Amino acid sequence: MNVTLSQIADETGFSINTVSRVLRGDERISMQTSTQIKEVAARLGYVPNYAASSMRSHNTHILGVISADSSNPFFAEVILGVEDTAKQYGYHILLMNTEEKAENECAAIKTLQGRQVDGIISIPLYDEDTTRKLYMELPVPYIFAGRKVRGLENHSILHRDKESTDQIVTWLLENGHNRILYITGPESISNSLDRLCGYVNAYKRAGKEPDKSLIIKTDGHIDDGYGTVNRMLKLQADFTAIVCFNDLVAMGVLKSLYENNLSVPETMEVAGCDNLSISQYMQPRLTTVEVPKYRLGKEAVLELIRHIRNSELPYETRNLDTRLIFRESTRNRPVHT
Amino acid sequence: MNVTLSQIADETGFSINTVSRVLRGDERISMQTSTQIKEVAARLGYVPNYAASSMRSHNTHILGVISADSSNPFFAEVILGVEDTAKQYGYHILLMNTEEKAENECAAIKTLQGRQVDGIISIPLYDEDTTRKLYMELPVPYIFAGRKVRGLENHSILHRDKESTDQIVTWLLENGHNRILYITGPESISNSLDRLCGYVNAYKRAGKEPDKSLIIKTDGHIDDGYGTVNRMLKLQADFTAIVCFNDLVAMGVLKSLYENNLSVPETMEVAGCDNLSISQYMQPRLTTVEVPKYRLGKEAVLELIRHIRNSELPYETRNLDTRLIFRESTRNRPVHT
DNA sequence: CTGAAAGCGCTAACAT
DNA sequence: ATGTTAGCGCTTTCAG
Repeated sequence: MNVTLSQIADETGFSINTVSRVLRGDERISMQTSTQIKEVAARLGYVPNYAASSMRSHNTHILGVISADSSNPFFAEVILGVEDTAKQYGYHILLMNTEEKAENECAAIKTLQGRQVDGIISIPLYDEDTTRKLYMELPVPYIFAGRKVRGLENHSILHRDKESTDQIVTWLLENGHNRILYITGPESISNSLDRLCGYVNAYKRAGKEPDKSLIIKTDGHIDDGYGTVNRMLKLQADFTAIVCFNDLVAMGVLKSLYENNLSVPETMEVAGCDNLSISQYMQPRLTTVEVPKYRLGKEAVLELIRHIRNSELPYETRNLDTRLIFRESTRNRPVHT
Repeated sequence: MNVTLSQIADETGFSINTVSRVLRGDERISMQTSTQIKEVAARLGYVPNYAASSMRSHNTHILGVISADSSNPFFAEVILGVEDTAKQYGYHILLMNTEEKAENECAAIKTLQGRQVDGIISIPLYDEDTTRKLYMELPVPYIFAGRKVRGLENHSILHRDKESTDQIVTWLLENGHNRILYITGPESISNSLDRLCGYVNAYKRAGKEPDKSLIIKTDGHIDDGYGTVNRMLKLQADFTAIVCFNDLVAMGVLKSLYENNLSVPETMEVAGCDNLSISQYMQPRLTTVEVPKYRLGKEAVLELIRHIRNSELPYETRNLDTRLIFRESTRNRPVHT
């Protein structure tokens, strides 16, 4: 069995309470007592029992994390930001993966609630009645990292999905492209909706109408990029540039173009989104949107802790800044004045 | 506040105890009582308080997971296997990242112990006195997934690192290569040691001596592959094939070779290890070693649960099978007879 | 099949 | 600066 406070109390002659105070770092304790107790605790190899502590104090110092898609390195980096920051503030991480399935997300929310987590950081689906209801009834604070839930937008920290896709498409339109293929992500998540919206907006602002046959709906995985381009080329579809939902899709796209002897960027320009670390090693290096992944995780935790400490604090949608990174998969780059 | 057993007891007229039994699925309860209690529990939205339960029952149904390097998608897939399997058996996952630092691993072990986890799955460093001591004194079962700790080898589930690197190097030697560059991983982990050993063994069995100047020690990241090949080419080092510690390194290697106008596999053959999902999208598609990542996570959990249920069970090193996958980054492939 | 009582290890609240 | 008391929500043990 593990060493308990009462054993240390016995050993030192002080009361359990005093021992507890010392080990929690309470100030009003004499130096002598404090050092003695700490010494004995260390000698016996005391490790605090969080379960007992949390039962009494009503906080577990555990943050629940609901992640979406483990096959995308994007989320690994977000979670690293979450974990580092949480640790810094004395919180630990209970992790659940949903693989973008509503039922998994429901189960995760309930489980985390049962575990009495102090707060939840989630990468949620956009418009599911079941999960929305669970979030709304959650007795603890929650933050959505990088995504929105319909009706609960103020709980989100986002990264200007619409604007960045709009920018890259606008850039391509300005560079003479008229027929830009857009490969979407899953319709179930807000990023897909927002980014697609950016694509459409860019066309409209340029006074043009996007061709719906150039908008291809996919799940946003690497093989979707590969398969989509293969198919479109076989159909002899007419397009001169490809904007991808994310970098993974772009990687599949580049592969297909290479195999079909279409040179990038000379005959086809390609852009992704996310700026994964592998993207600068693709051939050619990928032009993409830098999304602050680690920082997103970090800010989500900071915001969450703020709400844990002050339950009155109103929720407010926030946006992190992104920026376009021009590499070799596009021809020109903007002149910075 | 959350709904408690006592509220359900009040509502139904039964004792707390009976309610507890029903909700835990105890058999010896009348159908009628059972259904009634379950109904009320559902109506009130009861969620069990794991902290309270675990305090009394001395098990938390939490598994601690100590992961190593979040920048490598390899681990994401292992952890997915862990999480899925754990969930299936009613366990949840407390995740900690070490980023391959001994002090982080120490802190993680202690923290998980404090959280009273029922067992630990770790991706550890190989030879650290501090962590080894902590593992040895752990009051709960633990399994090392895909790696060894010196002196605690029997706690590991491995994947024949030595043999698979030996195989690929042997294959290259048989195909006329004499000077094969080997780019290692970090010396602090057992995989690097074992795989390097496989490289040396292959040479010896072929009656040759490996040239030490062709063994380059790195941290096993993508930029190490890129930087190493750039450097070796600048030094005009003499080699005709490259075997990489892992697929990430190989990706960097391919990039450097491309930029230096060395065609793969015609003038330089390249092999990786891990078979990440992105590896078949590299240019050219990467020849590599399939390591059963998801399965590794799964088996680690199964083995761990076996030890949780039976603390007498002896530990025994296990090995999962791997196999070579020949793709486009090597010229020939073995004839299967 | 069901209930009463005790207690897991800790902390909050009050006392001195 | 330290001690006493009570109790968090649940499960275990013993009783019936």
